[in-house]
Amino acid sequence: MSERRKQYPFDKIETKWQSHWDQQGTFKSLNPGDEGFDPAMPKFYALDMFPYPSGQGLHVGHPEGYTATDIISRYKRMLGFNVLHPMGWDAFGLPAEQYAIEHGIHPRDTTAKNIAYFKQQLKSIGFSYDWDREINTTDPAYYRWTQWIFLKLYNSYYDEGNQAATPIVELMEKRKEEYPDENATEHRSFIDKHRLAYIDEVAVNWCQALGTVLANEEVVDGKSERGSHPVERKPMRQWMLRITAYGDRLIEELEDLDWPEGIKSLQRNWIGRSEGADVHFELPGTGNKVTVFTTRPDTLFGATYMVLAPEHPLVDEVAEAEHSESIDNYRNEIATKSDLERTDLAKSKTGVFTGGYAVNPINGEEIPIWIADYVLMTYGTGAIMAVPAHDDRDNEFAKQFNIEIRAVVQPKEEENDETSCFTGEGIAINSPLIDGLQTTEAKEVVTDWLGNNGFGKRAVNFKLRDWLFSRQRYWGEPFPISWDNEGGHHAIPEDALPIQAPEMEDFKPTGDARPPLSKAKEWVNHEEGYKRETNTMPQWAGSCWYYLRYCDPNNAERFISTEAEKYWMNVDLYVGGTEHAVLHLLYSRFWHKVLYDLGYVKTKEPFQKLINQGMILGEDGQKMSKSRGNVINPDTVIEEYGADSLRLYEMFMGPLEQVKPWSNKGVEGVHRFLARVWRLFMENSQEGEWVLSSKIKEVEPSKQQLKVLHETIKKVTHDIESLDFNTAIAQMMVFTNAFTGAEERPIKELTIFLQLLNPFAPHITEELFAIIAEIFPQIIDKNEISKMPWPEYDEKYLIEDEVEIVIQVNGKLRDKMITCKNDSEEEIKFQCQELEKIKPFLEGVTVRKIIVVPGKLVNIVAN
RNA sequence: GCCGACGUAGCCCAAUUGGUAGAGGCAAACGACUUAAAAUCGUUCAAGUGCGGGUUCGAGUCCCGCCGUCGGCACCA
Repeated sequence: MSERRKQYPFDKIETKWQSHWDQQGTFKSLNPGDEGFDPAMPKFYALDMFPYPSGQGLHVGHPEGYTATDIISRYKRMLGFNVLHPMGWDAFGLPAEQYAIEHGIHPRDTTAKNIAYFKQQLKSIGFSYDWDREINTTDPAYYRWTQWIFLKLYNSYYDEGNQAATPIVELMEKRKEEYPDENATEHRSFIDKHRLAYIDEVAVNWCQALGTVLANEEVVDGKSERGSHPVERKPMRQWMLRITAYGDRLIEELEDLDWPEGIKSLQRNWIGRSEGADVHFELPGTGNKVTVFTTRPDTLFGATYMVLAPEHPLVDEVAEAEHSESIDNYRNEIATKSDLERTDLAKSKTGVFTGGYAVNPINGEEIPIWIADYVLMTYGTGAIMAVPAHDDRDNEFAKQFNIEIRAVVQPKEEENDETSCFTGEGIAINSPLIDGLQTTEAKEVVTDWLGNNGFGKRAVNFKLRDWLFSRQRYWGEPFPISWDNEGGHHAIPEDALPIQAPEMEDFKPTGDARPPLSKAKEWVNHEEGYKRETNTMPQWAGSCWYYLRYCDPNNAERFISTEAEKYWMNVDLYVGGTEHAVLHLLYSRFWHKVLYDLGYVKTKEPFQKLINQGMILGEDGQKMSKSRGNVINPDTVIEEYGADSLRLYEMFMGPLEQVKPWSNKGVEGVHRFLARVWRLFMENSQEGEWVLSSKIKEVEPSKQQLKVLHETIKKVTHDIESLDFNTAIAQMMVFTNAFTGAEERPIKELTIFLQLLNPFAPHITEELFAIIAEIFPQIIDKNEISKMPWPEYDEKYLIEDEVEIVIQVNGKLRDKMITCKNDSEEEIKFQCQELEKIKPFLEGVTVRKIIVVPGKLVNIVAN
């Protein structure tokens, strides 16, 4: 197209208005306290998930969600809202560091370069961001507060009584009252075990290639999510965040959020709450006991063996000497296998008998204790009671090793499926205490019995694990922590923040578990007797609270002022990809709740409404990727068709949440539409210049034109509200088609149309509006369309005097008939039976009933 | 295996939530304009809604059972 004449001068228009908005500060939003701030104005907070500024620049997936929030933002402004619509950079992270290592360039420099490129690209699409609120997670002025929030976590514990994070000093005082004689070390160790940010020795996912540990969530099929490098299990001392304390609240408080059900259930699933009971099994002759967790205490009578995780601390105690060799062999075998191999081998169960026995508290029976890797040390108590009659895994294991299978639950209905074991609910049998009871009741009775006799208690478990929060990298937030020579950790005072990483020539991984920062000796040994923590925070840290900082981005005193927080929060609309359905959204909800508990924010949840945009596929229907060669670059689209066409096409492709393939023909289609809009207003003069069309006049619109206009206002308004942008655009095409043929084009009505189109295609509409404003100052007294109020529709123009309705006989379409809006049902019933085409169908049959749907149809039921 | 989304003209998608299957775009065909083409304008074409049952006067829409595509989880006791 570049060689051909452009259908309209979008290239000139777009850059012109982009710099106009920039210079005029058109989209600046005011905070409470700012000059000109109007407290009566309602607020709207439209947020995009901020991008990681990669070296590749934007791909067409980015502007999909961004255009949606931009349309909403522009629309809400025209409705009179004070709109917060910001953008920023999630700029810490592995790719920049990897690139830095490979090319010897400081990640700060590559990051700055990438951000500049992203920003220029975003500006070229005409998004109405308030760039004065731009934030960058790698800016010390920003991560100072990330570190500050970490200190809040460090200095808090979860008070089970109040179900809330509470300052750790309160726990210290309580402890001192209860244990006045406890020595300082013991006191300290108790306190440190209760912090929301704590140190623990855990089996971590160590990735040698990346030189860092990874969170469980960052490991996919035993490989690193980024780069697909092998990951191994390795015990290391790491910072952990106690997200599990919030398990219940993270589930319960999803309830009132306006999120897609799918995402809610994804989160519930991930948190994986299950209710059941802890049951104590005595180890005869030792005085010791093993506790298991079960969700089916009603099947206790059917427990015919017990399984400990191979790593369970009591294995050595229960093991008989004659079995110790096979146990050792088995454990070694497990240890050398990666997670991937362990799950691969899941097809058949493995395990060994320990030689030990445990006493089933409910019937005094001694059952054999096995170890097997299908029991995980990291879930529940790391031990289970096995009920092979009613659990698939136990069933498989028992069959493999010829262990007794004892049925204790009878299906309610005859479900003669003998091939698999029965895991559903039914009636208890072979269980003296609960025979005849149904499952729900039986669970209660057994749990109560266990509690009353000291053999156990009600218990809840989560699949969710605490959040592994350390990374062995350079390009991340340093921890505000230093260590004394006795191995005790100390918070660095708030007024010393931010803690900045030292300038280093060499920030390559050390090749072992020591982080790169450990090489900066001077920085580490910052104070006599103290060494700095050399791990850094994971990339998720910065994105956990960025939505708060946008509200008050330049506050040097506080992470957000109380006024700004109270005014702007919470986020009214949050748009981003499903890939963040669990990680980012769970982590930031967790941090938000901690800040809420500690009184720093007023809302329990950060994101009221969430929408996930669907992925955009390549033209071949495959995921876009360099190797497939099907990547569409937004820059090229803008160059050929303009930003308005890109925006419009992204929205016209289909429903926002749906996955859909790109089509260059489709872009041409919407581009043609914009060109039609242009020619609705403009024509070529004899000199070949674009001038206002001579058909544009101050005339009264026809009744038909008014109807189309008001239909369009109505549909576009409703569709924007419900985020159905594709159908809103279709309606605007209808409008354009209806007005294209008109010899006289009423200026007032066409201007209203421009306002409707403005949030979608801001450049062309600003330009046309400005041209009209100049020629018809008596009609338009503003010079920016962005400043115009949103049009309203009037139902009276939508009502038709005459409507064609459908006549059916027994549900089959037989004729059509014109009715007046005043016709009564009786009249219509009578009239339709008189129709020539209908009569033959009514001959020789009895009319049983006539259904009239006003303005729609009549159905004559006859036989 | 479990959870979720989706399945409507050749393609992308609509359908007032139970009321004429078609709004819009792409593609195709024809016509007008043109020396011709492109662009533009106009006209036309097409599926009975993945499959099988059911409820109803009436089902793309509700219910039951399958099939297919995509995404997520996957020894969580």
